[in-house]
Amino acid sequence: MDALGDPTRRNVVEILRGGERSVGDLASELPVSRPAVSQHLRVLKGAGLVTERRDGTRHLYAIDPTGLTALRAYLETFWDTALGSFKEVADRSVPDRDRRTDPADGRRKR
Amino acid sequence: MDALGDPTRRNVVEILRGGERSVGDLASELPVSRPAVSQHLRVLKGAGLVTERRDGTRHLYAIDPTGLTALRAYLETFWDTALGSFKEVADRSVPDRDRRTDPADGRRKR
DNA sequence: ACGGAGCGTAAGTGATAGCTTACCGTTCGT
DNA sequence: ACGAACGGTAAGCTATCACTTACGCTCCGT
Repeated sequence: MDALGDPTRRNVVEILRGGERSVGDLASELPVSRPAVSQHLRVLKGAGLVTERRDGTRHLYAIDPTGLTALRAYLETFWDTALGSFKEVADRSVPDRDRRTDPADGRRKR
Repeated sequence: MDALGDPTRRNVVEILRGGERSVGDLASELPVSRPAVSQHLRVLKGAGLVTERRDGTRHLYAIDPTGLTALRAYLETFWDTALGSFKEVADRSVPDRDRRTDPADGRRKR
């Protein structure tokens, strides 16, 4: 979660959603230098969010499901333990004028 | 997601899993001062992760489902769009069905 | 009305984190 | 084997951020 706290790092992961990319390829699509991307990739790799694969001199990175499952599992615990306390305040937690890009569905199947 | 990038802030949210708490109450369980907690709560509130409720002079904070649903929805998109590119990596974890969209992927531009 | 409890805000400080340039190792083509 | 492409690492700088103390406001009890 620390790893995704940085906007640039989230950007990298977003790009990787389209498939694996090389370091220079990523850097060309980002407003930072290539070494910066390298450093971010190291953090992401350490967090289990991306995987590395070598092809000649090129290092290809892709999204690693491991970190995503961990993140998803972490959030899942909130739905289990914290949801109980929502009931207490659920009836008055409505006042929220801070409308943003909220799908407002709130009721999704699992 | 930026809001959860800070360990202290995650700590606050963790505590709030047990139900709503006052600011001083939170500060007493954390290794930081009360104003620090206030500032963190402002960020969390701005991110739609906590709600505020006043009871006399006390400000009670609780987890806001809004931010959690948004976060969960965000991760959900990865399971939809990025899963397809896992290809040969997918077998490592994640119980999912085979996605064989592998048209030679030609990432070999030179 | 007065004093205290409970919080938010302002101002200032120190540390961390992200970015850059420079350098070096590795791999492939010719 | 030589040179270029590709990328990780080191060192250094800057800005952001989390924290602290000091102060002011609001609400309640007496």
